[in-house]
Amino acid sequence: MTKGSDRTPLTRDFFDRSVLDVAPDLLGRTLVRHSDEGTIEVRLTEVEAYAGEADPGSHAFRGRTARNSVMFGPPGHTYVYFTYGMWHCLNLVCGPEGHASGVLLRAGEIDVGAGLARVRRVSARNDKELAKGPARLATALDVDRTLNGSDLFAGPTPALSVLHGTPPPRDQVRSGPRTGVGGDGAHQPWRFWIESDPTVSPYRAHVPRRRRAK
DNA sequence: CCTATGATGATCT
DNA sequence: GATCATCATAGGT
Repeated sequence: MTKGSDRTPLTRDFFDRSVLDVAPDLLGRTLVRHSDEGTIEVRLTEVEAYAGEADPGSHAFRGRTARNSVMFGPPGHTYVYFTYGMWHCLNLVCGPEGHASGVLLRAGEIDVGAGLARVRRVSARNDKELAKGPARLATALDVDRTLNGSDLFAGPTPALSVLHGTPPPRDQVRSGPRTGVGGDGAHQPWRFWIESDPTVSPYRAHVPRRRRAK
């Protein structure tokens, strides 16, 4: 093992904890996406925790449905959902099993495979924008619902896996309200990001959309 | 920098 | 029928 370049993957136990512990601990970690097109590695800089059926901001709040069922399953799997008619978002399910919690991966820095990410993210004006936002991150990694429920620890080369990385010092980890979450879950400070990192997405408060006049 | 708005369809009530 | 864990674009400051 080469000193200073530890690529030892996290274990499933890493995810078998409270989502509020796992979420900030994912910052600075490297997510790896293997596909036929190539490999992308993204260093996570911004995440949000969704804390089970008691969390009004969570898709699990109203119980198990076809869409959210993997959140109720074992930790260390993906939860991918489709939203706004166009976009995908990628979450990692945390434990303990049955608690239906997950971490939304909101932003990161592409460290490997930027050329491939640029092809998938044509509208990005610079490399800091390649994965600056949850749907942008999913697009850069070519993540869609076919990857929903993927096991991060399946076999030697899973489609998605998490390597050990270098978590930032605790005083560089910031937290605040979750982006785009309204209602009773709006004020929980369960968004975590690395201070001053240029790949973190801008905060946006939840705004109820007014229907178009008929 | 900022705010406003259309795109687009699955999901849930 | 309303909502939605969003983004790209247009235009103002």
